[in-house]
Amino acid sequence: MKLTTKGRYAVTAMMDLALHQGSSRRVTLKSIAQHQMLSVAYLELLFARLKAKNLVKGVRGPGGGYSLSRPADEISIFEIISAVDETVDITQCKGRKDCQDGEVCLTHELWTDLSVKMSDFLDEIKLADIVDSPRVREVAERQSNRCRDVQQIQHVMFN
Amino acid sequence: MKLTTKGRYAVTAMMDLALHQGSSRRVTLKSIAQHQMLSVAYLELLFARLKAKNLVKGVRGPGGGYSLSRPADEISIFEIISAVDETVDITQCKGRKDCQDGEVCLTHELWTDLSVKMSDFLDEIKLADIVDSPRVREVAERQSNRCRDVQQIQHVMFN
DNA sequence: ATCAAAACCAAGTAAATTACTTGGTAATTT
DNA sequence: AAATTACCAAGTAATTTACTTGGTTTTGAT
Repeated sequence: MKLTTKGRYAVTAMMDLALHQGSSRRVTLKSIAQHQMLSVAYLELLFARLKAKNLVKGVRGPGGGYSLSRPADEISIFEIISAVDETVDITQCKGRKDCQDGEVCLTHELWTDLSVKMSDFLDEIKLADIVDSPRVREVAERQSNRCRDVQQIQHVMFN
Repeated sequence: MKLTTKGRYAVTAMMDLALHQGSSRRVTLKSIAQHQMLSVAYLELLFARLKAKNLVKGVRGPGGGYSLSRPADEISIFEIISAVDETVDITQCKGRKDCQDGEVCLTHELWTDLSVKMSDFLDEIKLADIVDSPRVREVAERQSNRCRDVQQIQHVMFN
């Protein structure tokens, strides 16, 4: 269990998809990149992993973009994070499960216990749990309006 | 809330202290370094932060070392992790709490909600909770014997 | 048919963080 | 006095993060 900005980007991007899920419109990496202040290419790498773990599906061409490949209440935060942050190294005593004369070392076990607790915790929190609160829906409404406005302005200014 | 190998090193090192707390013996960075396969100097940096947050106290000179500055049931995992991993950046809209026309951006809020949940979870897990299980005590017993053996062997071999 | 918008792909680079190294000083026990 | 330990600073190598460039494929719209 590891948790860095990479995992955060993935989770917030997935939130973006979940929020736009109802309107049957796909979400482009471009829009996420603008929203999150990231480059499209970097998001592409993250979404390649999300896709490999079957969390999103992409559609090419104009009007294309990404959407969740499963309902938001069936996707856990843990799945998202572990898709991109890939549960690394665990401990020093890597491949061989035994260190110090055939016994699993103590700190290894203790950390693993804790790590499992954290994973279980985040595996019980689904994307829908975070996105479905009424307050959030309200904000989302306002945001998406504002977002459209911003995009129109940008379109006028830069195209 | 961030969680990397740095946090893991800190937590496992604190477990080491907690396990040796009863025997009134201090734990040297050297022994932790050997146990965790890390350099002493790197541990020094971590312990400087743990000390700054008043989680450990150090005693100099021969027979010196580190010990917990509070009982293990009053030190949470969250405290340890945030002492060394220092809760970074949060989101793109850093200092100014408002982005997109005076409104807090949605993904920012959602991630913060989740982050708080994780922090609360790890703040309720105390060092003692992990170290005090009977199984662990048993393993610790064996380990500390084995550890002593290893140290004796190393002493004979290298000194 | 052509064009533009999007996903998809590969390979390299800059920046940041992680982990280490070196070379010390200060306190404390034996 | 000597050895052992914490404590400190500054630099470096390795890894990871985030980006850049330059493509290709697919697909909807004109």
